[in-house]
Amino acid sequence: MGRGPRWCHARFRKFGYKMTQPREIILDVFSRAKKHLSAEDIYMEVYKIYPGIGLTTIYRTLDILINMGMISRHDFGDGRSRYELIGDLKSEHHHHLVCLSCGKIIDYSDFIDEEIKLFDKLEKVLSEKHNFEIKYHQVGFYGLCDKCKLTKLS
Amino acid sequence: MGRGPRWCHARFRKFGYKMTQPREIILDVFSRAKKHLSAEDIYMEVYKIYPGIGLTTIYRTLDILINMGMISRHDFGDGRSRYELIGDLKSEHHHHLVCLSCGKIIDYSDFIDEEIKLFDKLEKVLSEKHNFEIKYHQVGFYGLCDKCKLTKLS
DNA sequence: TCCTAAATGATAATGGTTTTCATTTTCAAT
DNA sequence: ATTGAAAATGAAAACCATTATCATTTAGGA
Ligand SMILES: [Mn+2]
Ligand SMILES: [Mn+2]
Ligand SMILES: [Zn+2]
Ligand SMILES: [Zn+2]
Repeated sequence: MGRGPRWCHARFRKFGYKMTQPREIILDVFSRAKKHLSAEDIYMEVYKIYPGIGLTTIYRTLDILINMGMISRHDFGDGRSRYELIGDLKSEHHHHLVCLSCGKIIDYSDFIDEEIKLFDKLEKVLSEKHNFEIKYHQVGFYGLCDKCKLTKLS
Repeated sequence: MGRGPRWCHARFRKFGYKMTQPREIILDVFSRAKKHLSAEDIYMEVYKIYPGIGLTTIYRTLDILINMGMISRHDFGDGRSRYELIGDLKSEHHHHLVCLSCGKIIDYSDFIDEEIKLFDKLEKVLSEKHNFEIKYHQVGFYGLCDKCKLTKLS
């Protein structure tokens, strides 16, 4: 994270986009975020220091950031997409634990060696077998978190 | 698949639901489907032999079937949910290859032994480490299918 | 056959996301 | 610094998958 506005400006230009204040602030919100953000989460954060912001701009910027490979979009089944920085920008690649009851999401990236090796191998085997060019993968384990497990004992 | 109406009737009753004609037809559509179906896909199929059907009933039945553990819901990022029969009803557990360009979806269940073993181990390790009760997992590899790979050479 | 709870479907409402379009901003060329 | 064309913005309306309402029908045990 924290490459600063100078670096971002260059990156946007490289993709043919202009660097604007809304875009810079949105990236800043991402970089200081501790969790997965919805479009509205981002809107509300940006609004605090840039009340002129429009929700439309949030969505358009999210599209751009996805195309530039700077954020990833996830759907955890609650009807709204969530976004987070990827790669060396902030968090490293990780998988998810999703609570079906309260929606809590746990990231884990402390993969066991086998997990890393297997996914490398899988991407290779699958792309050859199905003549598929794999860009990325997503893994989610769904169930009940610690708190919701207790609640179920009613 | 193909347990027939008699078996389904019992299964619905066991969960406290009534067996109705719409529900029987919806299950039949699922059992002969060759791919992942959206709510509207199902609606259109059912409509052919039961024109009185309402889209609302499709959605309500999908909820019930999910609760009964007979179908699974997936989100492949195109804005609508897809559903498919689960388990011994038709298809076995499998993972997905999703084309980011045309939306084509490939199921694969010919897991290599290592993959099966790893996921067993992962579910055990993760559920202990995070005190999480894991119900199921989903794995998706995203990229370009064979045809879309060629199209990209423009 | 009867009765009541459950199920249905037409319709309206919801809510996240996208489109439209008139106005503003960026930034490379001057 | 000024200028101007292209890109970006935001208010508002449109979109569209899904859900809620509610009057009517149906399933299935008594
Ligand atoms: Mn995450
Ligand atoms: Mn599948
Ligand atoms: Zn929970
Ligand atoms: Zn494709």
